Amino acid sequence: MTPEPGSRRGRRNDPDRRDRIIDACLDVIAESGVAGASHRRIAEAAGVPLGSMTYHFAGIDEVLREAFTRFGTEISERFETRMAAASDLESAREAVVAIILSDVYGDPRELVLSHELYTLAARDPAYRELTSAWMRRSRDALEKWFDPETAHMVDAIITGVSIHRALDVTDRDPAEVALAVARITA
Amino acid sequence: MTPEPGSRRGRRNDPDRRDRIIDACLDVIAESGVAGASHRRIAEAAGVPLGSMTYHFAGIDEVLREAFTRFGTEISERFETRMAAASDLESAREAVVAIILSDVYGDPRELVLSHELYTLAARDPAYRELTSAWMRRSRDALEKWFDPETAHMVDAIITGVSIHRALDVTDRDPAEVALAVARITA
Amino acid sequence: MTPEPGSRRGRRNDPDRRDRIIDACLDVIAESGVAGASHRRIAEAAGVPLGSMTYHFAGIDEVLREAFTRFGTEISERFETRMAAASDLESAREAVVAIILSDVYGDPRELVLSHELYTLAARDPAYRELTSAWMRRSRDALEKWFDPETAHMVDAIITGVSIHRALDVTDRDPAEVALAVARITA
Amino acid sequence: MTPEPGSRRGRRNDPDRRDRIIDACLDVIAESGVAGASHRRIAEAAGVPLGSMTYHFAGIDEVLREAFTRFGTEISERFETRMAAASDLESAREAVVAIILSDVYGDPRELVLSHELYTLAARDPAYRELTSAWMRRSRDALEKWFDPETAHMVDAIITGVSIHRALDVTDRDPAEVALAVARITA
DNA sequence: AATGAATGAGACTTCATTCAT
DNA sequence: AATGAATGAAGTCTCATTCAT
Repeated sequence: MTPEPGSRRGRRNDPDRRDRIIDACLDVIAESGVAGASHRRIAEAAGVPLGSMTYHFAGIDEVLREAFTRFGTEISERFETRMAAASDLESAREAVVAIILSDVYGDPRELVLSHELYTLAARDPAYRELTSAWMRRSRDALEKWFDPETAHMVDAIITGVSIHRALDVTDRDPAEVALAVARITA
Repeated sequence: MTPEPGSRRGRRNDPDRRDRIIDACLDVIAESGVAGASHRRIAEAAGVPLGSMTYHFAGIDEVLREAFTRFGTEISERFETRMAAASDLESAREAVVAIILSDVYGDPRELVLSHELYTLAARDPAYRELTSAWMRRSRDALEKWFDPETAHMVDAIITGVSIHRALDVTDRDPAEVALAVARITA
Repeated sequence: MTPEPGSRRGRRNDPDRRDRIIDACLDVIAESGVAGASHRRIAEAAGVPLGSMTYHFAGIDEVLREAFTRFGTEISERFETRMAAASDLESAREAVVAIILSDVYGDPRELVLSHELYTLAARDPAYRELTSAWMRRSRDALEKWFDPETAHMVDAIITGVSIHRALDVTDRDPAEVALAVARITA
Repeated sequence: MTPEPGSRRGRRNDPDRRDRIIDACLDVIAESGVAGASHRRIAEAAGVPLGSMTYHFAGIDEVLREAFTRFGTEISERFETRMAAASDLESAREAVVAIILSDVYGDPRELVLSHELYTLAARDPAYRELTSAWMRRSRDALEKWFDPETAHMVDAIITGVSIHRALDVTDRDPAEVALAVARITA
């Protein structure tokens, strides 16, 4: 049923708009960085009028915060799916390797967005809540297969190896990743 | 008679000015991020007039690039000093732990600057040259004590553990760091 | 109640603002040249805030282009009016003389603006479109009284004589203009 | 003889420098317009240090004035050469046609520089001295073959036809030029 | 409810000129 | 005599946000 115009429910005529703005914000950040994520650019990417931005969000900070919240959630969900699909300790180790080689390293968008978030978190405690929650979910997923202490370390090695593979122009042997995971989970 | 620095007459010859601007740039980035590192703010932090910025540097990008080049060099030197001071395998492991606990984690400035650089490198190949060189020097220093493959992994665990300790609000047991280093170098 | 123009409340709706900026731009060019036609100066001449300039126009080039488009149109219209008012060949010749003596030569603003446009057109094909259209309209108006080849020549003599009278400090006999027109239309 | 260093004549160690700056200035204007003719750009084009500019010239205006003085002289000399080479009335007419078709129309550099000068002259009486002198010399050269009044008109038709050919994208029949010259000298 | 017009702040950069050397 | 370091003014443009409609 189409809500009658003028009724209280009439406001819902574009319920996805807020969502689209958040997605567009992530696209813009992936493309041009947090520094390039302006109202104008996000509005254009989302296909909404400029005035929509400050109507739906209190300010640019709110848009950013929600965008990174969504990003963290998406990453965590994929992480959990991968770990949940493991059937034994060995396949859990392989899942970890796959996360490093396929997810972070394989996807420039995720690489860039992760680092933009890390940078915000390094300065701003509010964003540290986001990274903390993200890490918490990763560890929980890992603890299905590893003891808590090891889960911590596995999560750290995922981050460290991913960054080194991404930000070092030297070619690295993929087999090394498996070895690192084997050692840290020994 | 040497004119007092800062006096009107002293202004004309200031051979360290370029250096001071680069240092000031790092201070501003540490304080306000790359996004906040404007000509105006850097000039003010360095105590030089705005026009000096574009006299000494072709553009803001050149300032940033030189600042991060200096930052990478400084970090690498401290890293090398720490590793060179080790006397045997065990003290080398302890040096690695100290790097994680004292250097990156212990110094908010370094934490923030590292992430700002990572973020630039994630997007821009030119900055990847910097991170590559930085990683190359770290590995070289580690290879005095560890085989090349292990050196790679140690470098990765340094990065990963540092980030996790910095960006996770949950308290972590410092002993865990030593354990992670022990495992990865087993 | 209509808010008084210029009042704080009146500012919000000012549908003529774009037009006023274009007119102000022509004034500034006439006064200070294309080189002096800056956002600041045009904004001040139009009585609008600086930020208005880039809100209404994509850049200073767009302001210039629209200003000269308007100028060309205005000149052409006056030209056409003069030629349309002629009643026979002789009065057409007199109209041409009047254009030279009264319009271009008689009006410093038009003289300056014409040359600024010529200079842009000499370098930039986009502005050549403007001068071409302007010449096309002049020729069309002349062809009501002269054959096409002669119309071409009349238009050229208008330009040439006007420039010579304007840029030569030597006094010239106005009768010479009539003679030149007579010869070229012989 | 090499002047002794320190002697009054020692200043002459680069006597062409001033000349080279003036030539470079014309090159820069031809390339980027009067608006683009800055100290820096001219110095670079001339291969002299920036400080040379204000050492040899009181200011940018002096550079411009001297550059256009030289330009006017060069153009006049070529004009005079062409007219002096004519042997009778008919070949004088042909020389005029050649000036239009080959010199102004055929050389984008001259076209651009002429218009830059006209534009300055339209606004500034000081530059009108230059254009006046230029026109005086042209007329003098023409008066070898034409009566003073006709010389005036010929000079005007040269200017007018040249501009129309240069600033109109429509193709024009070269024969028209000869016809215009024939009529105006009838 | 929703939006586009509007604006002041501030971004990077170029410039002519001054001045100590 | 000659020059490169230096600077304040001003250039174009982008931005987050406000507000009348």
